[in-house]
Amino acid sequence: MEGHFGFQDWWPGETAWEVVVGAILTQNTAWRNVEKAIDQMKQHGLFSPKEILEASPSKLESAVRSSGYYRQKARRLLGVAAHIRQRHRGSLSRMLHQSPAALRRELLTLPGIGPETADDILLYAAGRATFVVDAYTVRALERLGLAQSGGYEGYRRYVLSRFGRSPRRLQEFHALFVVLGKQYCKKEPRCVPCPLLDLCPTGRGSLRRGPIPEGR
DNA sequence: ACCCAGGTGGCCC
DNA sequence: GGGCCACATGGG
Repeated sequence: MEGHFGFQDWWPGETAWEVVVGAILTQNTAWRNVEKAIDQMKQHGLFSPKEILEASPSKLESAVRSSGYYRQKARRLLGVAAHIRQRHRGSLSRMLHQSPAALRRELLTLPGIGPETADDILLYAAGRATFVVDAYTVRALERLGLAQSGGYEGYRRYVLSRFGRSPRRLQEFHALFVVLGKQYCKKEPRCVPCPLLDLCPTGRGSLRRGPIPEGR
């Protein structure tokens, strides 16, 4: 993928906190709408955990409105900020410095943080070895015939067991799946043939949707 | 007027 | 384990 799409050197936020905020706001939402929301938060002084905790909920809601599900997402951000204050004396880095397993478990107890958001934070905010399985990853692995549904954990293990555990590489790998997905692996019916198929180890499959053909 | 976007939680079988 | 629904805005 890197040979085809180039080195992405992609990062979903300027700071660890921005990664956390972005990870929550981008849930089932286009990134451009998330950027607007983050800009609004900053412009209105409603960005840092402290600012979020002190803001009125309705102000925060209007700031994140453009990212969709804005009432839920405002509540989720507030919940994370409150958690950091109570459990980590207000320090995000204290939270992130735990062991990866402990951090992942902890993140998953927070309302609105599921496996993908947790891994996003683990990989890009804490720099820990994990893989972010997003909708593009699932579509690509399935349509290429490389992996078949084992649930989120199944796909995550599939990648981790074959790709190694260098955080830097795993960050890049996820970025490449996003680029691949946006270009070649959208939902029906606007999928186009992908030159990457030539690199597929199974030598079959298609990024188009549908059953995987036998042979080639 | 549709369909889709880097999900999550609740509820059901 | 899987299927279905609500949650909501902005772009094509």
